Amino acid sequence: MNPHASTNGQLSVHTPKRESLSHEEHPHSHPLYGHGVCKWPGCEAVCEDFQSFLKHLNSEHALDDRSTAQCRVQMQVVQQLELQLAKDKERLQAMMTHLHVKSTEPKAAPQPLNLVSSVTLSKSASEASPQSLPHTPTTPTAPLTPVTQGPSVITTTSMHTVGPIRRRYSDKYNVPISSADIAQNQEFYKNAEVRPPFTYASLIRQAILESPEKQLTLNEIYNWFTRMFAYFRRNAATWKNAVRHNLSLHKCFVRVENVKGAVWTVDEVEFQKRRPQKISGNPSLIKNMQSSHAYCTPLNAALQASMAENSIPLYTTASMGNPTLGNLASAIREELNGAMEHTNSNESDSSPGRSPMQAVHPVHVKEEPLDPEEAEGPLSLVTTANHSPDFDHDRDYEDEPVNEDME
DNA sequence: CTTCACCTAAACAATT
DNA sequence: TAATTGTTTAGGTGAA
Repeated sequence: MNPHASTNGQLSVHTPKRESLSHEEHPHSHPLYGHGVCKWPGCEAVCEDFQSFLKHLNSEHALDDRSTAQCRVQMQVVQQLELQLAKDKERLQAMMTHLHVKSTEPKAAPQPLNLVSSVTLSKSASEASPQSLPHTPTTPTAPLTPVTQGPSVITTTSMHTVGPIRRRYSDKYNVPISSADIAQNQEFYKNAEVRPPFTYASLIRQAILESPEKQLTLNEIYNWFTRMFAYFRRNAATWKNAVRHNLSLHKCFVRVENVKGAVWTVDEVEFQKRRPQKISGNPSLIKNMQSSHAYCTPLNAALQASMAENSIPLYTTASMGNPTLGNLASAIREELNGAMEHTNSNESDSSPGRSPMQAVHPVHVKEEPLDPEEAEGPLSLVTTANHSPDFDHDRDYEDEPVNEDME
């Protein structure tokens, strides 16, 4: 796995003091430093030597709201990876059992190792009161303290809060998965029925902007949704209605008559106008991450952000299968950073130059009776083979009978 | 408590 | 005529 996933590493970073300590222990090695680059999620700052790295670490990644939030994201990334690993190990075990031991032991090896612990933890965590969040990122002072105390604080609590692990393939949880593995990241939303942490407006805009001509027909937008997000392969009637609704409602979406009929374009100016409002609410992103159950949404955004960092080179290749997620992620990353900035320095501006992605607003995460047995949800990227990434776009995934999220 | 941004549902008109 | 596309209205949630 990736070394960054080390919770310890992350946490240690949070405390400048500890930082120096670990430094002493490991003279010139640091999980967050490699190849002359800061490996802090989303940083990648070039640091000629270890000293400058430490300097950079302490100045740029000090114990503040942003770092704290990023740390949480990283924790979730790790957790998801562990879950994934546990699943795959189980699968591997089953495969081996099947091939070697054959029928003898029908039950493969439900012993996902210690990883299981993480699973159980999350499960119980999700069941636990989701508001045992001690820190309030919004208040740099308070939150920091606990963090400094050690991993336990952040880990446990945030894990609980984040409790994303009840990754049922329900449509209501924005359970990101993440990974340092870029490929997987990009494929995540495509394969996992996880609700993307973006508003419809943002998604629509993204879809349109991604098109060569910056314009799409309604149907093309639909296709983009289903192509990019497994989540939107269900309950089509619902989200399609929402898409249309958004197109009509927001002034930032302009309908243009075209040969093909009519296409939708984005009025960036209008879209930007909306941002200031959201920006003001940005700080909430951080807060959300730990205060309400809505946290998972923004967290996802953050997660995406972190993933984006890693995938930048990938999604920049327009030729790639789906640079979209990357873009989304990067956009969100900016959003996240922006939010952070705003948190520290309020009234900056309506930042027109910043990414327009308004992912801050969570797509409501409705509480869903979590289902412990987490079924064999498609969570597993590998497992989701049933959702062929290259499914027929023209074939809409109309409401499947399976809409357990409908009360 | 109010406002705001979002989401979902649904009615209905216009097009295809 | 049926399906699709657009427009509107209404109700509900959560955050500020």
